[in-house]
Order: sequence, then structure tokens, then C-alpha cells
Amino acid sequence: MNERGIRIPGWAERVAESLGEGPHVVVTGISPSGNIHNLREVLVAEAVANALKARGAEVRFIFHADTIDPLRKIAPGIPESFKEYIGHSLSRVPDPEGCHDSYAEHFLVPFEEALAEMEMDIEVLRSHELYEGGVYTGVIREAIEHTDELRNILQEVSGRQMPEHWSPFLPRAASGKLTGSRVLEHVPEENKVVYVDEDGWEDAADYSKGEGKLGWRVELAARWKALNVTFEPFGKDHTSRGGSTETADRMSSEVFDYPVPGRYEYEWISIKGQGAMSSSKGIVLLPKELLRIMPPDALRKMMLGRDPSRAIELDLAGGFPRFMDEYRAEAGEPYVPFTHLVTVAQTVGEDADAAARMLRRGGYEEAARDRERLARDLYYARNWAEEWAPESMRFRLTDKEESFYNGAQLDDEQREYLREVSGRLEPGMDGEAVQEVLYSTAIERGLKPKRAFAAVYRVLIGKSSGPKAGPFIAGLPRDQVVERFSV
RNA sequence: GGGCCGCUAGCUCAAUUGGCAGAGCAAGAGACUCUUAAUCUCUAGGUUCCAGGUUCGAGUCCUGGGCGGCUCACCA
Repeated sequence: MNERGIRIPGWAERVAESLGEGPHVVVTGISPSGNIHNLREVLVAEAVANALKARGAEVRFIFHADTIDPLRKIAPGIPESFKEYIGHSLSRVPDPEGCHDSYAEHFLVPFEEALAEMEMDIEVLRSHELYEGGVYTGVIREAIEHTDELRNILQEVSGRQMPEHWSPFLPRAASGKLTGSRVLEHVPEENKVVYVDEDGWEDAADYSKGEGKLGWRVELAARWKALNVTFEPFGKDHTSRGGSTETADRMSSEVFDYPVPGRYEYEWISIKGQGAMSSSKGIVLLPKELLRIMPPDALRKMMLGRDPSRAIELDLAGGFPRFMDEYRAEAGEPYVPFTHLVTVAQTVGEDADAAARMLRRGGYEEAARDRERLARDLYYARNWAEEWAPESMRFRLTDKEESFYNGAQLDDEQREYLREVSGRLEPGMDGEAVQEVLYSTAIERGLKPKRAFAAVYRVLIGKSSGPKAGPFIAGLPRDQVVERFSV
């Protein structure tokens, strides 16, 4: 546990131990599309940063967003007209929905908000601001001066021939495009390169002012040096042989003369029923969506799993209630089983007082007392019921007209049964007593329990089955039940 | 082809950095006048993918192999 009560996992402690004294700069970086792998990466970094802090090291914890990167392709849901911005920096492309200053901000801001909701102590850096602020000026100059060595490394690692005119620096042309230009000359005393663009126009770009960027693989190594990075987690797409870390490692030690930062390789997350996460296929899960159904620490537990170097499959549907109960049990506090919260939430909507009454009837006195926490738990349960729950667990109370209509579909035996039950319900009956009335009335009338209960559910929630009937009805206002049963 | 991950009870997964293989659900028996994702009690369930190796001791570490998933090609 650290001072904020966040548990430090064993694997993170081991990583921290291997990193030495410090001071440390822990960085985690994403391109601004913000899916759940990114969250896993950020949480891995956070766990290591916390472990380092717990060991007494000085730690700077950075979230690096690739805002200067060029728009590559039109993601699903983005207007076709955005094709004209391909090759432009995301920080200079308009927001497709018009709600933020740029395309980059549109995707970054919700992620930033989620980080704030997670109460994460992290410093957010936008790459276009780093370039514009001159943070990379020195490493860019170094990179351009060592163009041949960098090219050799790329060729050796990837086994491919790089073009003759290859440059580690991509100047931004007058058109706004970062791609397609060719660097002709370096003017180090002015921090500029002279380039020729796609159309043959010659111009100069000032790399101390963000008028261009380093190519991705070079930038990775350059960033380590420019920000003094000592640890960065990577997904397996980067750590494959021939991948970006292999090139960056060599560039860092052979060209930039900077020790390769510590590393943790994490595995992918997939969602049960949806398959692997893929922003290009539109299978994306945003941290904010998950914070709608569980508190931040539960999300940490879920995303990190036993060990983030293992692949996991998230079960957000049928298996989720058990996960939540386990999480609550680990916290060591009394809790209401999640499935029960789901029933309560769907019954009372946002009425926390009504929920408290229902919970008291069910014997959850303590949970009913802490109104603030109850409201939060109901929020999670209600969202889960609406967004993830299997159909069998979903219901809502029918309104008066619907109930009347459903009642009219029942046969005479069922209607008479309901009328008799409503006459036998007394104020203050607990769940068990109601259950007894429901069951014995059916037996006495020679009505099969299955059909009797089906009638009950039909007029209350419009389905033929539902939550355990006795406690459920005991938690509802009696007048409402009597009204529904008078068919 | 290279890399990463997985393979443990019928199913989903645990096993705290080598120390008596466990849990939830499913199954079987019993109880409750009992519809439900029912509840309570009990039972059974295993060559930990295969073959070697290290060790007093291996699900765990090493070597080789099988099957499955994912990932990599200068694109960030």
C-alpha cells in the first residue's frame, strides 16, 4: 500500500527494485485514440511509479500524448472529407465533431478526464508542445547529424533498404503535411533544414519551433534522452524482434549515448464476446465507459489482473457481478451482492431513499445507512444493467398502462390468483412472508407455481421470470403492487 | 517465418517471487409445501498438453515438441 491506499503489486515492486536509486522519469505514451490497452499501459506505469516512490525515489510520472503525429487513416466514424488532412499533425486537424480545439484534443480530453477520475498523479505532455517549446531541438540536431548511423540501424534491424534521401526529420510542408517532403540540407546554426515538398517547392523548416517532427522510431529514442526517461512499459507490438524498441534501443545507446530505460512488456486485453481490442475495427473500450460501472480501484484491479504480462479476457457481462463481489470482499468492508444491487437499482431508478428501504427489508442495514456510497453503488449497478448485463437480468417496472395491457393477456386463473394475492398482502410483510403468500396461494388454488409466478412477473416487469419474487415485491410500495395485481 | 501469451476438475479460472494442487459455477445425494442466476448441508471430481532435465522437492525453473490466441514488416 502507498500513502493513498493503492496496493502495490509484487511484480511492480520487483521492477522498481531493478531500476535502482533514481531520480526516475516514468513515461507512458499513447497515440490519441485512447482505448483500453492504453489504460493498461498507464496503470502499469503508475504501479511502477508508485513502487519507486514507496522505495523513497524521486519520481516524475509523465503521460506523453502523440499530438504532433500525422493523421494516418480515416477511423470508423470519421467523415470521409477528413482525407484532406491525412499527413497533417493531429494537433492541427479540426475536431470531427466540433467540440474541441483539435482532432487530438477530441480524443485526448476524455482520456485525461478519466485519468483525473482515477485520481492519478500524472503529468500530461503533448508532443506538439514539446516540439514547439524546443525540448527536442538538441536531439533533433544530433539525429540529423547522425543520419547515416540511424539509417544503418533501421536497415539492419528491419532488413530493408532505406531510401537514399531518408532523413530522421520530417519537416512540415506549407501544405501542412509532414509526409512526402525531402530534406536537402541542414543549417544547424539556425536550427533549420531546407527541404523540397511533394510539388517541388523549396523551403526551410525550423525544428526548434515544431515545424516538423522526428520519424517515429527515432523519436522514441530521442525522447528518452530529451526527457531523461528511466522506465517505459511497452506492448508486444513494439517489443517483437524488428520492432520499434529494438531499433530505439540501439539508437539510444549507439547514437544518442543514452542508457536504455527500464522496461515492462505487457500483454493485450480482449473483451469476452467482442474479441481483441482494435481501434481500426472499431472495437474500442474507453476508460470512461468502465468507470460507469465500477470505482477506480476496481478498474485498476481489473486492468492489471494478476500480472499484466499475461493476456486477459475481460468478462464484463455474466462474470462481472462476481468480480465486483470479490473486489468488495478484498476491501474487507460489508457489501451488498452486486446482483442484488442490480435488482434494487432497476426497481427504484435513482431514488436512493427507496433503495435504502428495499435494502433494509433485505437485511442490508449497514449498506442502507451510508447514503452517499449507496447512491454510487446504485449508479454502477444501474449502468451495468443497462449496458452490459445479460438479458435474463434486465428488467424495468412496467408503467400502469403497460401493466394493465399485460394483465389482460393473462388467463382467468392467473388473474384471479393475482387478485387473491393482492388481498392477502399486508403492510410490513418481509420478503419471506410475501414469498409464502405467493406460493401457498398458488398451491391452494391448484395453480402451478410456474404459471403463478409468471403472472406476477408479467404485470410487474413484463417478463415471465425475474428476481426472486418475495423480497422483490416486499421492497415495492404496497399500493403499487395492489394496483398492478387488480386485473 | 520471428516474438509474446496460454494449455490445471465438465466450464471459467486461482495457486503470494520451488514447499501438502484450490475456488466459483456445472454434476450427484439430502433438506426446505419453494417459480428464480434459488437457499442450506454433504459428495465426487486431476497423468497440471507431451517428452526429457535440474532439485530433497516442479503447475512453477531449463531444453525439445504439440495445440490455440495474439503480434511484427519503418505506420504511429
